[in-house]
Amino acid sequence: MYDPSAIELRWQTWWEENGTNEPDLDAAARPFLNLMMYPYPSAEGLHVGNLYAFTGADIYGRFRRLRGDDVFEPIGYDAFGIHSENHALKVDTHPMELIPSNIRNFERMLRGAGLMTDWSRTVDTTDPRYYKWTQWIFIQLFKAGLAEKKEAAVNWCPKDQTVLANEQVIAGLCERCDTAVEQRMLSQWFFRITDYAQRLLDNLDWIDWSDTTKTAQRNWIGRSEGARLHFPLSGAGDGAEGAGDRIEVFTTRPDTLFGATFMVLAPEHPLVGRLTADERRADVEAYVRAAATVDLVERQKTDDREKTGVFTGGYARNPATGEDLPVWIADYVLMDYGTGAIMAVPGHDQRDFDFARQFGLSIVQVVCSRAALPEGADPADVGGVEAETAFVEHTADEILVNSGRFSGMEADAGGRAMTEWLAERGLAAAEVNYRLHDWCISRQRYWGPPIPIIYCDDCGPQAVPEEDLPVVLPYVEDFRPTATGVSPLARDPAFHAAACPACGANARRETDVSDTFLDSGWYFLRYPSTEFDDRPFDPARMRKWLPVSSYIGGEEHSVLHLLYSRFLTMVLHDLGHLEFEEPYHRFRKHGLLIRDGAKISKSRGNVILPDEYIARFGADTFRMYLMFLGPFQRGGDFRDSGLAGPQRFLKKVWDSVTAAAEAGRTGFDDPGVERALHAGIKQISEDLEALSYNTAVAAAMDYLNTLRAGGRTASVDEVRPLVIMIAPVAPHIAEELWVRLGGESSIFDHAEWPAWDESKLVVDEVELPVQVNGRLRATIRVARGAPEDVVREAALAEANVIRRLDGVAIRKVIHVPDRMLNLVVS
RNA sequence: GCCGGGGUGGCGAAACUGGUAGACGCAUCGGACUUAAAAUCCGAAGGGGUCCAUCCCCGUGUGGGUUCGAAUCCCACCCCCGGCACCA
Repeated sequence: MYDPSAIELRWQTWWEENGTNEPDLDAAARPFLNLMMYPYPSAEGLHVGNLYAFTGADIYGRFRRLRGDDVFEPIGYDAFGIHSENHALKVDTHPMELIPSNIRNFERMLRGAGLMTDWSRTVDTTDPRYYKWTQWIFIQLFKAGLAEKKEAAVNWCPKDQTVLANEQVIAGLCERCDTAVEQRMLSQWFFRITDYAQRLLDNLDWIDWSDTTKTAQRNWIGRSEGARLHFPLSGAGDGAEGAGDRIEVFTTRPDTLFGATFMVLAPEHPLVGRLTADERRADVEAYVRAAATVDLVERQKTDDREKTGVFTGGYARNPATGEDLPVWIADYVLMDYGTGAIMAVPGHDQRDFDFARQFGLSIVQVVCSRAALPEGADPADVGGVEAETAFVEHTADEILVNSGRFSGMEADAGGRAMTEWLAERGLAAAEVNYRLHDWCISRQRYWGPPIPIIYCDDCGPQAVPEEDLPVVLPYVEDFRPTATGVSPLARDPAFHAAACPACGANARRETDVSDTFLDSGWYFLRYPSTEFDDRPFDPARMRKWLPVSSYIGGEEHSVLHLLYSRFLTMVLHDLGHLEFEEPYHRFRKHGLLIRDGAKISKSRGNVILPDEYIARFGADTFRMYLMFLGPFQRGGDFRDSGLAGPQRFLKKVWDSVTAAAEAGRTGFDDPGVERALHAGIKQISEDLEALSYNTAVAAAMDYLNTLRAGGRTASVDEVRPLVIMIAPVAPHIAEELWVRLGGESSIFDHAEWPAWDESKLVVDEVELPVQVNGRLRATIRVARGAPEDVVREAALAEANVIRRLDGVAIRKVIHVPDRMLNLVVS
């Protein structure tokens, strides 16, 4: 009798005792680092979503191992960060107590799931042995000029007097006290990821990743080509004319320059003060103040928000038309994209159009689709202000109109010509812009690695000397975020005070900690080197095990984690610490699990507790069901009733294999079974490689059905390959049955993945559909590879075909050998 | 609004390069075993029609198109899910 509870724990213990899952990192001949996204060890324990992902990755690792690779499958814990800290606050327990107990709980659950984890090499980001090197990485970037301090806005709750993470701001309100959140400027550390934007984009062309993930990264990086244009100030405001001042704008459509009728600056733009006319100053200042208190999140979430703005009283000159354009400020122009200023072309930009309508500004048409151009009209005379109320959408084939010497040019060429013409006058330059922002890594929080910087009044910010690392996170009793936006670490005077590494004078330690994404940006580099304390990653081990052979994880990390870790790898490569510049040559995202058609969430009460299912059905059945319920890379719907299928299947496998072992018959006496075996091997091998686990399981079921048809007892040679092939999905039962078939344990060390023989797949006779006018009318059996005349003759003997051909002529015969025959009649 | 992904039986899903739509499984129904039930085994099954056949019609979100032949390719549209969101 198959009893999972009797075998699973036994095999897990056996693996542990025999070091089955601990490859020799130095001796491995075919190293394969099988990476899964390490979890955040929440207090709730292992989520079924984690297990879904891990199981999918584990199956691939076990498959590779059975095919001869030395698979290293480590795991770790992403245990720093705001999630842990908030939870600690909520349950009023210090994270230094909470996290270790969460990790122990996770480990217990993970062990029960039958993963091929190497438990001798785990990583915990909160371990000083780990974050010593997180700090070391910060210092490398700092020394390379890639870490810099600048002012940036943070979410600020005026009631709680604290900085909030974006996740803590719900619809513009503080999640704890429902107070409207403000923006506040704080000095923060940034990594200059934008310096790497183009390279991060270019490498996407050759790395082997899911397309959806690549697309997400491309969109996130958001490259746009255009030009930077200069608009000289006309001095109508404060007499700046002649001072050489100008407003710089970035535009992707320099061809629409003739249609620019006003300009808009972001409220925070540095030129606002000097442009503002005295009589406008009160209004402008009021607007700037109001804009600063409008929460950014709110600003972005609201649909169709009415445009607001005020006129500064200042003007700038359109370099193409020579006209003076009024300069406005409005919060729809963002300071952190482009130059924080735009030329407004209301005739051809929806936002500018809305703004112009709101404030009665003029609207000029300067591009026109070629098709809409009146016959014989001069493009220089078309368009203009008469189109005052019309917003003209961009189309494919458009030309410039009403644009002086550029009229009649194709829009694209016009843009280039216009940029060139302006460039000659020092008024423009082609430019590429990215939506990507520099990476803010400062957190005014407690639960993270302290940023290893010391501030000296004389020497400025100094890196903590590498020999002094780690800067240990001290135990601080009151770890709540502070009233001032200063990190809780500032409360610890012993921590805060430090000597300047350069001059020895009294100095202050940085009290902010770093972003969790910095921890997770390099964890995979640490796995092969966990025993070394004098280096973050051992060069020989790196050469052998990295880049990561296969990375499987959730789509929710498509941009941040995957982009940051690519960036760090590139930087470490450029600084000579790594020999490769892309960390994951192959990445596949897994889908999302839902339950009974609904998203899984605590509030819905449809959470799946993996522990309970494993206790009830066994890990093998649970794993198999998770993989069978839908395509792994797309996710699927978890229904309790579905577990019955894999459960029955494994029982049947057990019965068939034990019966075969008892009977002891060898060889193949049924060509049908042998053919089914080879077909199964082919299908399962190809499906596992493609992570198409649901169809692989189906193919295994199919083969077992053939094997058992008519109640026959299978031979040992017929069942052995099946045991090996289900091993990646159901490792415990496979180990057990492998022994019963006389194999030496572990199956993962001693079994060889079966090979299929194409010649065994061919059949002598094929079933061939016969169509008349493309509709199925009969099915005939013919010899494989039968020529057209033979097939045709057989088809014409079918009663149903004869009936269809009565009184009509065959006009055409389409014959695809071994696939189909189609008779086209008139 | 933009960018992805998807829409196929009662349900989860398969379907190679356009070539017998619905593999595999769940639930269901019928039968066997059983005092009975569970479990197990065998069998049926997309919908409809009918002269009950080895037949016919309809059928992969909707409408059109290409083709001897379309779930698959093209055009237009509808709906669902996820992400981003005033990015100039």
